Amino acid sequence: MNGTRRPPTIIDVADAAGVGRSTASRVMKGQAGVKAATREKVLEAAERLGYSPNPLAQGMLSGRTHTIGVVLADVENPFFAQATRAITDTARDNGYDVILANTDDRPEAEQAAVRLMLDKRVDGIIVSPANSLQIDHLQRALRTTPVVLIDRKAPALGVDTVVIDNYTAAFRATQLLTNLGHTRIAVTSNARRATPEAPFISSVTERFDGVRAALRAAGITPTPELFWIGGWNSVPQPAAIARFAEGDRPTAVLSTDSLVALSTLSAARRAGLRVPDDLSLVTFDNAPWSEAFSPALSVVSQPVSELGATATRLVIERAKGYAGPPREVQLQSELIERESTQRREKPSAGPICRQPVARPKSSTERPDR
Amino acid sequence: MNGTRRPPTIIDVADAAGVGRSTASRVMKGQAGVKAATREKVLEAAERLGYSPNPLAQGMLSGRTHTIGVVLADVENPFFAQATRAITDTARDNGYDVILANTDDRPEAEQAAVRLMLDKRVDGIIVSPANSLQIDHLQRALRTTPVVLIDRKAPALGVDTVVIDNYTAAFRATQLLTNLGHTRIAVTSNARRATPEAPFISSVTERFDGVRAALRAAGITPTPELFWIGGWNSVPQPAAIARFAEGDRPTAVLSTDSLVALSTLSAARRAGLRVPDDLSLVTFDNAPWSEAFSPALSVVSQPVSELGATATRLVIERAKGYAGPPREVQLQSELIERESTQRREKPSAGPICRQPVARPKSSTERPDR
DNA sequence: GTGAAAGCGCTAACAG
DNA sequence: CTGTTAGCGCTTTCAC
Repeated sequence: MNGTRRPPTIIDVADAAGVGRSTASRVMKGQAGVKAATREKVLEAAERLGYSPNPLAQGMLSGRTHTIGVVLADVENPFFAQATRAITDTARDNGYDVILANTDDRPEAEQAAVRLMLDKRVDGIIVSPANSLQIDHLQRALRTTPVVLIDRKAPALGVDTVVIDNYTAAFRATQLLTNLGHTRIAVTSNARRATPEAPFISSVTERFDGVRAALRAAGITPTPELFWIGGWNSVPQPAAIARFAEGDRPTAVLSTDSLVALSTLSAARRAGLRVPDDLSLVTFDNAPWSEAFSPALSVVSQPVSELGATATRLVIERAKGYAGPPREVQLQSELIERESTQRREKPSAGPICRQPVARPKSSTERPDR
Repeated sequence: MNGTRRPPTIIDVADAAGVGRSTASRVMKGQAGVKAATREKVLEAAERLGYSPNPLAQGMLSGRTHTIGVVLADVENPFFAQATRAITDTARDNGYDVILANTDDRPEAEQAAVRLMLDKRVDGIIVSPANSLQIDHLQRALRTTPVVLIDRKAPALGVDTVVIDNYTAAFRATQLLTNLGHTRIAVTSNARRATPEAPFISSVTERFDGVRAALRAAGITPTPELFWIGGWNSVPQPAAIARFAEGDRPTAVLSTDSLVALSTLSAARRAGLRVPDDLSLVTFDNAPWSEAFSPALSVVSQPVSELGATATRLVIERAKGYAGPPREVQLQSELIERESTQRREKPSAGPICRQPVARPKSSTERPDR
């Protein structure tokens, strides 16, 4: 009811216990050098008054807030949702709170979020940088607060980083496809493109590289037009979808995250293709529905919770003063083969689309940057 | 590099500009009553020094932190993930930060989280209470901070609440099933049970009530054993799964959230049942995969983002001092009929399970409380 | 062992 | 219009 009732301060406690403020403070902080009897009195008074220290005041003195800032692309994406879960839990277990921000991989949003968190004097920041090269804001942040990267690297930054080996994971996933006889293999992603060869997001770039390497290892020449890139959460684009219907259409797809896989699946269905008979699919991220899906999805399963927990542990260590050299933790991913990947049946698969879709002008295929 | 470089204070700015601290403060707060020339000087100095106010100090004075606490069951659940997304975005748009905590619907975790947030002097709390009756901690929180409920009610608390009409939504979803000729209709949920009739979570209780009402409206007597309740994220339990194989097995299921639906689907498949031919399914929450699934899932779609955005707006209004009577905002849900619900084919469906599963002792069916 | 006093960065009186 | 002062709640010297 009464929104103005001021919570008790340490002075209230000291007065109630009949001791000085500093003694009360010492007791509350559990420091030695206080007579047992005095300690009792103070504890009792604190209990009775329902005292709990004001972290703002504490923070002002110490400069430490026991809060860590978390700046991720999108909590709605199951990958980041699970990471967020692990981060908040781990932080809480260590006495830290978490401030959250989404960026949708927009650099300006990321910069703004980081700035706000610095203002709030967070003790550390965990971030999945949207761009491995645009890192001025992180460089600046680093002057006052430890920064830990998750899922993506930024070598020039020289900070703790927690990732999986995206290159190798993509290589193996692609190999799964080539081993099944596929030669026309497409990649779907919603990462924006930095160059024709590489997206802004480092993990995706590495995955692309891994795919190309595996393709070459199988004697296949990677062709740029098979790397389909969409806008945020809107993949694949019309042009890409249309390609499903073409004569030289891919017989297999690798998607860079579970949401993109969903879009790809829808597009495939719309084009009249069945998975895995007409199109094999393997995707990054073992989303909760991957297994329940029919067909059950073959995936690259990342240890997402460990990723989040590790990042949190690292940033807290730094917050507590650890000053060793930057650490890169690389966790193991696992390729899980389920039902969505199948041996390529027909050597010369023609268009089987019920209603052929006209190929759009190439002008609609802007690189989306 | 240098983790100790103290950020500039307003005193630094005042000195640099050659004015008093309060003048500098006035300028920074954009208050009127400062000569334009002076203002310029201060602004220039602040810019040059890279000054930004210390919210901790501000907070200590004003008692306001521009932070709202968000206490939800589980960000990994797509429903809460999307709500979290909407909450953080809306908060940020209004100049507020968000502190996040997960409870897994454990009352102790909820209490601890609320306490921590009060300590941190959040300006408001958004919570999805695990138990509509155990609300002492919220009652207490209310004395110092506005509280807004999302997804679940707690009438005794008398606070702003943002929900959908769960009763009606469940009624209609069930009606969809009865209209298709189903008479054996089960409910799967992972909410823990308070009484045989009602779970602890208010929204789930209302959904159960809605199901019962719809059943009765169709001339069907609701039987308690068709309301299957699991432990957290582990639904349905073995006993429930086994029932899929029985002679009097249900021909339709309603699930109370998208993750439970997934478990149910898996269990059905394991029992050798096809959806929708052998079993119809309708579930709460239009998860991203609902539509891509085969069969595409019939769902009760909640306006999740609006739920989150509205809760955030309400709590911020309260934080700013609005003191009107408690408001209950009820948003519209939508029943989307897709492919997972079908007319009941065989009037007397016997067990079609490939390998019959023995019905477990009833002792294993403990109410899980 | 314990208390008094200073000060973290900021803002709200209150003078000038 | 602008500067000085006091004090938010807490901890940390530094005396006693």
